[in-house]
Amino acid sequence: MPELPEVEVLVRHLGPLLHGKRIRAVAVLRPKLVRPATPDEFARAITGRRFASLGRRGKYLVFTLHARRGGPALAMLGHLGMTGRMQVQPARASLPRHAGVVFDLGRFRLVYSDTRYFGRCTLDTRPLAELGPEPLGPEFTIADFARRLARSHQAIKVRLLDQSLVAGVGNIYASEALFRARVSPRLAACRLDARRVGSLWRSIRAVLAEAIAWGSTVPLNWDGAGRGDGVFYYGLAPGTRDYYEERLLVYDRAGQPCPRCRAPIQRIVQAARSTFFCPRCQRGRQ
DNA sequence: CACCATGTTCCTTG
DNA sequence: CCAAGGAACATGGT
Repeated sequence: MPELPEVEVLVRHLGPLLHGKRIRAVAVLRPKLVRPATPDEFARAITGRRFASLGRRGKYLVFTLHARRGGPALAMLGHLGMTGRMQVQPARASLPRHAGVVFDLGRFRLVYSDTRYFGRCTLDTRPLAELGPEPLGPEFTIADFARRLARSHQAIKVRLLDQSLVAGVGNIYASEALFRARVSPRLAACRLDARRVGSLWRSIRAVLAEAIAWGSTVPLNWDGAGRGDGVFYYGLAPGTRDYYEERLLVYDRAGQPCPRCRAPIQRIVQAARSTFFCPRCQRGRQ
């Protein structure tokens, strides 16, 4: 499900639902998801605690759990991998097919499900230390972005997927940001001039901010039933098809006309991932 | 059967 | 030590 905007919208949705709720029990149906802790250690550490707050860092959900009898508060990380979902549902509803971790909240429960089980739900917060700046925060500056890019000979599209450069940009929004900035995905990072760096910096922020705004207003089903259950890459929430047609400009649009110049959008493979771009609007190293 | 998929991590090679 | 590339992880859709 997730790149930064999808996680952000999910966090805004879940936060109020979880606030103050006590975790009565935890069922780990997929032990792999809570590594490196064992399911037992995981459950023991959080059972009985209440949710204090929910935040986001890059593509990670950061749950803060209240302290237990004078002890320290505890942070729990959620990462949705490619296909992870999180939802709050009535305790008597049927569990989603690939439920991995279930938090019993009394009348409700928080369910983490994931068809491919690439995600994580863990007390190990070390991954946060590896992340680069939040692209929408004040610590993401053009100067620092430029310095980091200047050190790399890797293609700029591949660089953008490195979470230590900027946190939260994934395969979809990397293509979208480069298209918006009119920068070729194949251009070596160190060869972007100052103008392009500035343009890309602004485009990353704009693309992410617009996606958050869109996902916040569009009707989404959070029960995990429909196709629009918090996923808005493909804009499949009911009644939003028209709007969706204009949302992602190049991603998954190989062969379709570029919305700016009508040249066919091209798909290439970089670092084993698809990249979509307009070979005419995004020049340099074709 | 083939190929593709929103992400991260680990291993190998240079 | 670092950079870069590729496979692996597991399941489903087309």
